[in-house]
Amino acid sequence: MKIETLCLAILSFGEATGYDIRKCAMEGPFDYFLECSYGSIYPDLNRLWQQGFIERRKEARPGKPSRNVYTLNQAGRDTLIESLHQPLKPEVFKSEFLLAAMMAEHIDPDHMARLIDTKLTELKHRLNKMREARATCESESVRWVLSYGITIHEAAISFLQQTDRQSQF
Amino acid sequence: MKIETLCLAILSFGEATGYDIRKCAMEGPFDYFLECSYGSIYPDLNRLWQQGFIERRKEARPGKPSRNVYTLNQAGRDTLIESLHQPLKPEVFKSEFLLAAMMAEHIDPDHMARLIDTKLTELKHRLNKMREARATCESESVRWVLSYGITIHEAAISFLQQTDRQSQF
DNA sequence: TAGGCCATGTAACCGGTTACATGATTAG
DNA sequence: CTAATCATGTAACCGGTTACATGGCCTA
Repeated sequence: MKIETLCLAILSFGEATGYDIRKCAMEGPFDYFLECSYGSIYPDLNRLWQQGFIERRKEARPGKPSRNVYTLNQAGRDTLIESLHQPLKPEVFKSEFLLAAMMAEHIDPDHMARLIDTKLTELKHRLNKMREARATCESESVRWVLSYGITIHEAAISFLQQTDRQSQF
Repeated sequence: MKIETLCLAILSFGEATGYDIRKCAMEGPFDYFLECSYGSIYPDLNRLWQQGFIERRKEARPGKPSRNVYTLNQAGRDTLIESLHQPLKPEVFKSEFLLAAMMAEHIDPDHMARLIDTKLTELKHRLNKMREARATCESESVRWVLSYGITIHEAAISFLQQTDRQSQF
């Protein structure tokens, strides 16, 4: 996924700074299917601004670091929509956890149990975040995406818990 | 995930060529959480061989292209197990599909319906592959991983089908 | 007063993909 | 006769991360 598209998408929900975008993508309820870092966001925002897809407003806030607030304009909105209509890149899912699990016979059972516990904690944490977000979310499509994530996470959690109870590893 | 580890992991199930490894990772029932390409596999296998983690046997097969068959040795087995005991990299999941879905209000409903259909086909296809693989699989831990994948895919499929029926988009 | 949060940005680096080069066999 | 499969390998490229530089405010 292009970071540019990601920025445009997040900006389509309202103005934001580079810092906001990173936070939204990496710490918000969508962090499980979005990825980015400052090193790509800031240069991309600059490029998008120079090319006229987003507006920039400099906010000097006495006592706090000043910030660049970006807003999507019509050109950006059009590009975003166009890029969403183009063939989507296949989803990417890479899991060292599952790779390790495939080798479970070769590794220490205690370690495997710990891996599963860690994964469970992670999944539950994210599940809670998504449930909270859904409860207060206005947009129907965003709620749908959250429901999708919740469904997947619930399925994964109950599967792992079953394994845990049967201490299959 | 390091391609090196991936190669060692696949070799732990038996000898293989670079070609085999790529096929297993990219077209087998595990393709949904593994990623690699020739451009990384061949150089990595060479490195692993030079460093003494795997054995190489040249097989000249008259009429067919000759091939390098690699086998895991003890050093490789040890490294693999060690790397599985090290803290795992967080799972990576990137989805343009979900990003598009988040924007569903801005895009043409027909298009969204098509995206969901495509995703459904893809998921069902993979689900079948995993079910078949599980039916004939010997290793318990591999069966567990397949069951995990099957569970997730079933959850995703039934969620998407529900959306389809209600034609929510 | 130490650490965390807000906030922006750059340069070096790197892992991995893409595309290309090569070539025989087999299936449709 | 064409396309797909088997099979190996390299070089160029690229998107993105990591690490660094900077600095003030607020909280524990």
